Amino acid sequence: MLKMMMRTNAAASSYCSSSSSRGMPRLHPNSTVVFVNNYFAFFSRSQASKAKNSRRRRTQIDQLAKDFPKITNVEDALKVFDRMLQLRPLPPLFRFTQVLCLVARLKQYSTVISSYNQMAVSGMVPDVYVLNILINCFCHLNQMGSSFSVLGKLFKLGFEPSVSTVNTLINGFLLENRVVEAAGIFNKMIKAGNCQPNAITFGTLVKGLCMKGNNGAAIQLLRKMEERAFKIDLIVYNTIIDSLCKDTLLVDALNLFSEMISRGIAPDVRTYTALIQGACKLGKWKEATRLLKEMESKNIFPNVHTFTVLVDTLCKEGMVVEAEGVVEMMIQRDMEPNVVTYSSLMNGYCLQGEMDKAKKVFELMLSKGSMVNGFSYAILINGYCNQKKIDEARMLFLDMSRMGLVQDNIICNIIMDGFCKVGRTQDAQKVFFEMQTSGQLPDVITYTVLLDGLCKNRQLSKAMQLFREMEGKKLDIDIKIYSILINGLCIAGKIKSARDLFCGLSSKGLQPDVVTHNVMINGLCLGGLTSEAEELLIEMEEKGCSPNDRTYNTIIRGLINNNETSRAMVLIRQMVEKGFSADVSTMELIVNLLCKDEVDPALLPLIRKSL
DNA sequence: TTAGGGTTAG
Repeated sequence: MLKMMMRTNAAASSYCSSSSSRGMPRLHPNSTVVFVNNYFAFFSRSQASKAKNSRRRRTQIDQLAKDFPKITNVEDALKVFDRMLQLRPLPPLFRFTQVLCLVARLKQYSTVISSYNQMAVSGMVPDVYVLNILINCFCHLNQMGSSFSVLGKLFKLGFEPSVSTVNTLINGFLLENRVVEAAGIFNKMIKAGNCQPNAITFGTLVKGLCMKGNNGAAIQLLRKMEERAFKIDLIVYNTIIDSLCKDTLLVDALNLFSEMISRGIAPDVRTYTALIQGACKLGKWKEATRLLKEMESKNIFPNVHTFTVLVDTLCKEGMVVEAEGVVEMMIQRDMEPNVVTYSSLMNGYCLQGEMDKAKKVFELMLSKGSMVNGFSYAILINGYCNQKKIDEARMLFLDMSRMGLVQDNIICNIIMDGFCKVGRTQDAQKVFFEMQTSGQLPDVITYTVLLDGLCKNRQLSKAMQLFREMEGKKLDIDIKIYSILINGLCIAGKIKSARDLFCGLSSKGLQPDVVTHNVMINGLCLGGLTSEAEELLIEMEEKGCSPNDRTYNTIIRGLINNNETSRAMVLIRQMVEKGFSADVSTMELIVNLLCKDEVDPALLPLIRKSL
């Protein structure tokens, strides 16, 4: 044994001899005893040193890992990642996986991918966990092609996809609204049999259906899960309850809530937050208060999300003072309002046209460090655009790039709309072209905004050119877009073309809605075709499309402008009977008629009522 | 150490 050890040690010695820095002993040439003694002394020191190094490395990794839960930003995560990458030997793969998870949770998907690439360069071979994380990142970046490339690598490395892999891919397709492909993978999963769906699979599918606004199908899936004796968990219930509440189907949501409780599933703060939002959206403040009290009685306490829902809905109902009260209450409760809370309050001020107060909230957010995000900018820019303060909006729009924030389609659409509202269609078109040159694809709303702007600014030929482009790109041209175009044609005096387009809608499989009728009625009145406008009013009702206050105001104005006062009076009577009233411009025309004594005195009480 | 649920903008 000793000989064996000596042989091994001699081999070790010859290997180590090249490195004087590692404390290799100097051997006495004539003394085997000295050699052996020295060598054993070296051996034990070397082993001790190795053990010490290993311990130090483990301590370093453990120390780094201990800080993982404290990491809340990507910079700190990457610092740890880089330090780990410098250690030799490298820390185990799962430690790197932990960091990748942290970065993925911060939604920094591209960073996860580049970090993985660094790991690969360092020679690390991924396992199924790492590959799943990578697939998930590509899914969230809407790069399903790359997700499938990673899946290919997974197979190539001899792994089998886990249920997490399949769930991630299903979610990826759903994030891209590709429900058919998501269902396809789900069906393959069931057929193949080697990977059975779990609660997360169903949860993912339920979410996908809710995202498509298909609450009915989501509930059907829930029932199928029951039939298969599959345990339905809180997340599935919360997903559907939230979706129902967002669609203001509070009664259905409360029924599902009762069902959930009767099955022994306890609600959490998310369940109550969803229900409170549903109640607030319907203006049922008493119900919202009841729910708040109920949750607190169950020791479920409202959090930042809950209060933010209150702030947002109060603001949208014009109750900004009450929303301010909620924010103050949060601060009193030592609950720090977040970017969404402040942005919602800012939106409230914008909706009231109180831009100075909105800007103050924005500045407060800026003073709190990196609190503003793309949403905050969008809200403020939109506020300025609606007030026709385009220069302030433009400054903020330009500021976004400096802040490193992405000017996404929504922001571009807002600023384009703002430019159009003040007649600066060239600036709107510039944004439209810049979007495309930077590789950002305009969506159907971008086209709609520009089309509307061009139409309202009497640039019909450019509008028509854009419309052809939309057709060429096979965009989903819906009735709203046709209404814009019909309105554009009418404004440009091309009533016959507008009428042809209107009449041809059914052949395109489209049903004119109340807006389409209103713009056509307006066009007919502008063209002096008031009888035809009145016929269209009757026809729309016959076809089940109820006229609204805009319809009546439009046609009454049209009749007065065409000196058809008595017919206008008949429609004023009809409008009042239906519970609608005159708007400012109609009122102005009626007052003019009154001044000229052109109104039958018998109609005066009625007119007063309509005003 | 991986996968599903809540709050803000067009």
